[in-house]
Amino acid sequence: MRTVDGRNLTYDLRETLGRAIVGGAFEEGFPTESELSRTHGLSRSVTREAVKMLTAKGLLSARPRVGTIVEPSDRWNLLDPDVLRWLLERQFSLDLLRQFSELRLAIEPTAAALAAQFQSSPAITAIEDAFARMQAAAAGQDDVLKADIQFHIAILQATQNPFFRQFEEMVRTALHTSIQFTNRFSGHTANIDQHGDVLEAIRTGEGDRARAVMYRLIDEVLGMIDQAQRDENAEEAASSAVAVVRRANANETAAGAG
Amino acid sequence: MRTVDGRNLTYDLRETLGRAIVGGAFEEGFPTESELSRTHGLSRSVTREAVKMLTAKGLLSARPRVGTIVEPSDRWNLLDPDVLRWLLERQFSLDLLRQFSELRLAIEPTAAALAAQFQSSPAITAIEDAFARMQAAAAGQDDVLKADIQFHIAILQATQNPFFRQFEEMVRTALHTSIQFTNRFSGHTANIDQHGDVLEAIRTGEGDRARAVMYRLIDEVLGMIDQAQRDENAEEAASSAVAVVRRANANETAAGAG
DNA sequence: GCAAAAAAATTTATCAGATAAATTGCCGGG
DNA sequence: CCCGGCAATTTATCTGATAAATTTTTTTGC
Repeated sequence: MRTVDGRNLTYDLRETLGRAIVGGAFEEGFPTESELSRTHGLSRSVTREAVKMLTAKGLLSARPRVGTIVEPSDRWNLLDPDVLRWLLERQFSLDLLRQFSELRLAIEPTAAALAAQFQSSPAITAIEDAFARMQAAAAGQDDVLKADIQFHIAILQATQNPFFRQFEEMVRTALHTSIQFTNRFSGHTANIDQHGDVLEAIRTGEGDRARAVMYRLIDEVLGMIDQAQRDENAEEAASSAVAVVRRANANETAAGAG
Repeated sequence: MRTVDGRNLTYDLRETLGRAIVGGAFEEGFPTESELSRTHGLSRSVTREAVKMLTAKGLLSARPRVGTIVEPSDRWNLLDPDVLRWLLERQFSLDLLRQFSELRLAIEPTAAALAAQFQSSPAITAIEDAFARMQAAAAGQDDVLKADIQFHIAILQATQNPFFRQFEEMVRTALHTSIQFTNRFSGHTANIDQHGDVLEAIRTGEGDRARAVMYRLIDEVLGMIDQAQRDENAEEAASSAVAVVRRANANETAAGAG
């Protein structure tokens, strides 16, 4: 079992194929299982099991004589952590980041409001810990991004709702990607005060306030993304000189990643 | 290939095992693949492929010598349509319905607000059509539940955001389950007026109003569920006579399913 | 010539059996 | 008591064959 970067051959192949499918390879047809086995130098069982796993995630479907085909992307399980990861690995996309952030705009403010219902829960302590890390990070004693992520994750956990907890992986990925974007902006600071407000609102059981502050926090990120997209379009349409000015303006209003 | 209720044997086994796992069988250990093959009278390849698909959904994991084990439920991909379906098939649970509805409270108001950004889109027509069906249903000329579902789905579609569209299956399931619950209440009407308000707000591009109305709509469902849960607890604690009165009170404030 | 039926070809689905690899647990030696 | 090696168990992988489903081609009947 000479496996390259994973636990076993099936895992490796699933990973390779998943990335390739999401990346848009195979748009002119997916190979047959015997072709796949041959080109990858693997047995049919490994090939079939990898294909089956991708089928379970909505990426593929197979029928006798017809062969295996890539499903249209609106059938993909985008909320599956693997699919999501493959989607992001292929390239940075402002559009995808925006769609992501729109989802966060739905999930996280509500999560904060739910968390506020459990002020006394030990889960709230985890939010406090994360906030302490953010403060430490602001003083250069901790990692800013990690603390930020931990804060948002802790709130999802504190909802006591398994459906919200499912978004942990997504938010983690979103913030990792987000930082890649917000780093373009000079004025990027993690926005400690607003995070502190969210914590305070949760701690005092003010669900509506927690929701509102979290909403504003993410909405600002969304604003930055929209601005950047307008800039991109402007760069395409007009000559480049104009867009540079606009980008400079955008920098002035830039806020944190989340 | 004498398949029972599906397209093929692997599909059947995946379905059977998925339901069983989520239903809490196998809490004292999952069988080995040779045992599984033997008890179901299937070849090892079929067994292995079914297990691999469930692994892809986070329900199982397998390691040599250790065997195949059921993952703790917080690792399950709850947002996977199959997992979700299995979860609901096992039994009606007020708790699950509430957690569901909390998620809807996050997703759908935001979806309505996003849809309002595309007032001119043809997707808005689909919402109008669904609303027309709801009106027809109110007059006894169409199916109330189906029209209701179509309305909510149409809004998710109109977001132009693939992540929101992923919730179609979930909302569909939630509403089907929801009706099972709201039917207990005598005053159950589909709440046409509020739905009309959402449509109107979307049509005029008033995102905030669309969000607010949709929020209220779902929050009312949530209120009913909470009341029902309090009743259940009361029934447990006290003698049953008291709860009957409370249930009667709850009926008076009962609203639609969504 | 054309339509329906039959046959052929292709691809996945399933079965069977063997070997390899990984992991655990035991047991003996120090 | 701990550590290394040996044995046992279970999944992982390979191979080859047959079955089933579906499409394509060919043949047949009129």
